[in-house]
Amino acid sequence: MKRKVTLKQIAKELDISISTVSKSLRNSLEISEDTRQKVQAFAKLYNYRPNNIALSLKNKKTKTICIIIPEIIHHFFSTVINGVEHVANENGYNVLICLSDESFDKEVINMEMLANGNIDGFIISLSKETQQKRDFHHIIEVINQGMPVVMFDRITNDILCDKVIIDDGLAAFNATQYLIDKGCKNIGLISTVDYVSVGKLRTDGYLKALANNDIPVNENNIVKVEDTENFDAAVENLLKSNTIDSIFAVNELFAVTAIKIATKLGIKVPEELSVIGFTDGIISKYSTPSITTVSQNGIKMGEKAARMLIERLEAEEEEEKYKTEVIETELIERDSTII
Amino acid sequence: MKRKVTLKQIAKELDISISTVSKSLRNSLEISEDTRQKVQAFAKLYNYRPNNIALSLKNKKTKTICIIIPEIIHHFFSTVINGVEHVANENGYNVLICLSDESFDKEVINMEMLANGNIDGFIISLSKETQQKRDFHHIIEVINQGMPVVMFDRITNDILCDKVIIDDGLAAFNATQYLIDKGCKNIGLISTVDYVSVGKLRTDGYLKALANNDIPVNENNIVKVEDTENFDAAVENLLKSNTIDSIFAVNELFAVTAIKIATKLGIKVPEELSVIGFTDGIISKYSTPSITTVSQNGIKMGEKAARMLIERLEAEEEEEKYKTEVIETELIERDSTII
DNA sequence: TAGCTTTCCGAAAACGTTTTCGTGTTGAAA
DNA sequence: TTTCAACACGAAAACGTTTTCGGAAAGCTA
Repeated sequence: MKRKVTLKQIAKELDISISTVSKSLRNSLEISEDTRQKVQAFAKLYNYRPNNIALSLKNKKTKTICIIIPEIIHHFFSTVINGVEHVANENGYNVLICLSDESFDKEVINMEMLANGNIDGFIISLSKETQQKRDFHHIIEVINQGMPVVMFDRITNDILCDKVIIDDGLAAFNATQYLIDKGCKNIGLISTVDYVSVGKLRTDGYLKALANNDIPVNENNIVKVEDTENFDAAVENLLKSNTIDSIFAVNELFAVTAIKIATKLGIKVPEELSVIGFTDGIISKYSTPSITTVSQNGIKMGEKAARMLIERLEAEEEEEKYKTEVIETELIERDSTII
Repeated sequence: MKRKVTLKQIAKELDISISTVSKSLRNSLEISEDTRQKVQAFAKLYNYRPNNIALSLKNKKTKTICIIIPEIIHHFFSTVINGVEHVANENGYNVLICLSDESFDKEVINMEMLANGNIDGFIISLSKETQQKRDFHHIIEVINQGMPVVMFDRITNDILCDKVIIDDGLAAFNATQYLIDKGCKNIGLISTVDYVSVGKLRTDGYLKALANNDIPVNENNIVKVEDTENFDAAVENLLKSNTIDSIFAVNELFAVTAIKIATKLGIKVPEELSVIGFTDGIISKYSTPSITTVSQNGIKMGEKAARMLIERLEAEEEEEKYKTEVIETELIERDSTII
């Protein structure tokens, strides 16, 4: 087993100085053709690779960015990762992926760990718990230390930084309006509790669409999911107790569950119940029936976020203005809504 | 904005030496109570955190491990990640996640990038392309440099290292036998091309079960999926041209697709067609009907892999014997098979 | 007071790079 | 022969730590 070889070892072996070795490998003109070739041949033979850690320490940058996401199970986040990786790799950056598991503590630990020199910047979507506690000290601290942060999707207005979002309200409005246009009169909503920022915004969009069409809000048509415990029961209750003709769900897990329970109850989708979800993930695509849904275009979001972060990293002077980019959404029509 | 503070700055500010600062912060007995308190107070005020990069360079270890997976869309890999993170965090290790996107090049780039000092060890499941090319030089090189590698799930026998697998052959055998026990006589198989190691093994298990029950192999009942292009057509063909009463699919995507196409063709699942998948992911759980499947217990695999890696990292003398751990599987009965 | 042990602190090396600056050698011009 | 530029290379600093070792001052014993 040949261990990693260093400049020092090469220098000793060839009986020249470390500087000469370094310069030879970087093709400096200071070094004679002769020496250069000798060093390069030797380095190649021993498969020399510069130590990234040493480089990072010296350059004070790591060419690495980190994306923190709450959950990998939401396909949307996977697509964002793909977008980030794409742009990052194009620009010579490495991408680390961290999972917060929707936990505030894990989010804090991950950030503090990596903020001390391991990476150059963060791209983050807040965990549920963080949004609930509204405790953002870890993020603010990182920003104050001069490390750029880009937030996406689940953001907060309490922090000043670059952001990439979709217009959740508008998208929900459009989805609801779509149902109304199809003739639905009694539209159910399955949403998250209000502290999840996107859940709240999507709920607002739903309400606005109803108001716009002079449809009175029926509180019994609305389910806000706190935990997964009695989730099924709540949805079953919603389907049983009301004569709703359609459902707007704020994510695909809710949508597919609604369909499953409806099917169990003998309610035909889409004939008797139209369902629209949010996020174009694999579940929506492979469910039977496949689910009409709002596509968030995670790839674009990821690409945009990465681009904003890298721009800030490579900017000469510090740009003080923070930007918020809005990515447009799209309604993908499938088989869970009547035609 | 207060930038990161270093030992040097603290030393200068308090007019003492760097060593004294360092020792004070580490509660060395060499330093007087007085000085220690003063330094610690100052450090706290300025929120001093040691620079990880410097520490890594000094200690020649990073307390970070990397898991490379081919795809995040397979829920199985997400569960493995969870297992790895669990054990790693327990032992004070950080986890980086890298995606190879089933690409040989991305796998090589990721490994070479991180192998130069960024991490202490790898946990990896091979990409499709790597398995096809049978080119493992990047992994062998890393191992030769003294960096431990643990392979899981998609492994190769061409490399000597620790491995964590399931008994793919046995699991497939059992799944097939299950169908036979239920009275199925004409069992279809949807598998990957043979170069994907687990696809081959699972196919072998299927064949062995047939042989064991004196059921002749019908080549027309077997579909080997090369790409997703004409995947649907091939499955549709399988369902149309034959009178198969059941299907064993080597992953959940294949299983759910089979169900979708069957439903489209008016074939009732499970009444007219039983389907068993592989991997207990969200698709299997949320599909309608939910899918009977072989559970691989990704969590356990991840935990085991992490434990093996960390053990090797922290071993005093180099253990020369490599181990291969086999994780037991389990058949989860759901609604896609007849009772 | 001489010699010894504590107590407390600083200098310096080490990790692996890159880069600036200095220096010795060579060859040519005068 | 002297002078000077060009060439080829090395020493050292810097990045931020930790740790070993040495040393000064103070307190103690005899």
